[in-house]
Amino acid sequence: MQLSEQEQIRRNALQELNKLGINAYPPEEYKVNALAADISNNFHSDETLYQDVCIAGRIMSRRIMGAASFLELMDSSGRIQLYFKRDEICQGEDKTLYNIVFKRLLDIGDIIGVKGFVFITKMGEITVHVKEFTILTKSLRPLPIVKEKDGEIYDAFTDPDQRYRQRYVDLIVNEDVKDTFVKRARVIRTMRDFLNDKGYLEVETPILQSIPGGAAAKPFITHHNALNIPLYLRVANELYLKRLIVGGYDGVYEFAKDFRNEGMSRFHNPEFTQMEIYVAYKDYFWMMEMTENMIEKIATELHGTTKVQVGDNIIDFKTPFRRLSILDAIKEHTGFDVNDMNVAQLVEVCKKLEIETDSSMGVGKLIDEIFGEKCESSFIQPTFITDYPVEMSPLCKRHRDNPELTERFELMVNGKELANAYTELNDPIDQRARFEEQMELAAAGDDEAMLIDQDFLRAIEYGMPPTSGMGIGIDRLVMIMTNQSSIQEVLFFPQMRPEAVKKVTTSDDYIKLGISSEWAEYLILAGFPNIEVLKKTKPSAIEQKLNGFRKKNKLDIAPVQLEDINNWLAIIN
RNA sequence: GAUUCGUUAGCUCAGCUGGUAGAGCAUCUGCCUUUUAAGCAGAGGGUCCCGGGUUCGAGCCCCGGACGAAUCACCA
Repeated sequence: MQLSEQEQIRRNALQELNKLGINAYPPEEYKVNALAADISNNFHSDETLYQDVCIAGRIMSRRIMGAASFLELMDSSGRIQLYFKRDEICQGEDKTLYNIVFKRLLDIGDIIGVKGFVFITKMGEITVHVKEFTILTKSLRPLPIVKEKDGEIYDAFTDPDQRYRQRYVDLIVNEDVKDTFVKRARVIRTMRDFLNDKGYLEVETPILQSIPGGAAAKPFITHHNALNIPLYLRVANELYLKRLIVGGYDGVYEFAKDFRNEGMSRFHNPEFTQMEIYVAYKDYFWMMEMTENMIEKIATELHGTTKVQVGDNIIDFKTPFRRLSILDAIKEHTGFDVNDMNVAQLVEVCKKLEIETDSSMGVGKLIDEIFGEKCESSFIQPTFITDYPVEMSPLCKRHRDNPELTERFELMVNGKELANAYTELNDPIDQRARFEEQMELAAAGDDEAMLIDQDFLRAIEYGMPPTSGMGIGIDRLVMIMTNQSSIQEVLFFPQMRPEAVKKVTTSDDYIKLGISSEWAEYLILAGFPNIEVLKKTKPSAIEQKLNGFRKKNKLDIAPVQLEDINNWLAIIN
């Protein structure tokens, strides 16, 4: 492994610590009695507090001024300044602990624990005056150095590739990132509390499914060896939650990781989280109310207000949200009344609106296409779009006033779908017929049409009470609530292409070829970056170049002989 | 999948029409006992993403590839 200069210096420091009898990775518990943020928050009001404090964290910056030093320590709650004074760290004559251990063997990034008392410096900063410190972990890689003054960030660590691949570094160095994920947890906790307060049961259902149902999407496929069958990672959990409603629970919900084998974008990650809920004896009107109440509560909980800044927009989650049927939405945004139109008429409308169509599209797909192309993005404020055509919604009950439509809503926020809900289809005869229509669509070339799940049909043939169900995209909700424009910012570890493994020739590779270890380490530096170059060069030229390098760098090794080089090349060839 | 942009020191980034690779921070060596993007003086650190090509000469030009970003396509 080729180490950078700074990495090598840190490894050397680790060895020095060991020589001094200091374990840089001690096993014992380190008892902490305060957090940085608590000290910063409370000390001003009562300066008698924290006079015997013990905290631990990572060194984020150091300012050494001879026999005194300031450094910044970061723990899970935030940062606080530490003050080290040589003659207090080292009470006796031996100043090793300060001069050597602290000043030379500690680095930015190391994790230490300190004991001391809190005071306020001349510059007015709350600071821990350290009387004793303990090395808890030596860091062997230099962190990116980010500085800040008057709210301005210098040398920010911003490269998305590195930030996502090395999220741990991102979290250390960019404090806003930590906050986003704390907010994500609060969104989920608020939602869970809201649902538990209503008495609904949190459940878990299979992620590995033999029939991927509940949504129109391409699944990931895997294989179970013992059963010798294909299994799919779920694209949704809808059909399992409904089975539980059949089983007699009044309300069930699940925070579910779902998996879709489709394109990636700043709105799509192959694995993502949805919360799905099903409640018996309710319809989609009831569900709209529940959904808007829940989201209003989340916004208030997180921001103290229903108004949330998202990009250039302020989105107001004050209930009630606007409600609009999809046909009215199309009328409003395109001027076309597509109610009762057949396929030919809809294709005509699409042509006028410059929307591409193909022959596999039915009435429902065409209407969805028009809405998606011309309307969806304009719904910035929360809006329930309702009453979608029946053929796009095979699991949804027909509309009570119009059998061509369904009792379905999607919640649009900031021009994107956030939630999707139905009055669930519980008529087993109709459900079977709808699955069969899906099969026809599949035969016509729709590769996302749903498969028939016979066991699900069996379940609802026993009788599923009238039920309303809703699914809400947690990642997109968190994006909105934390004002992030990319899903990668709200997932700790977004999917990335595997990191390219750099094929680098190292001195070890040369040693393996029988080249003496003392020369192997200099070959790369002397202008032979890989074996191919070595092969192409004449033996005498190699000899001259290496011995020239030896002389120039005053190396304390014997000059290389032409005979040695011929031996190397013999092994290579 | 398409188009555009990017990839140079540990980090953030310069690098003109092709002529021996630069800055700030970080690192190292000194000095400095309340500093705070600490300061002052000095030093070291590079397979310019990879592979070909053109050229006397390529970080820069040409071709191919890897990875990332944005936009589009796909995507309930």
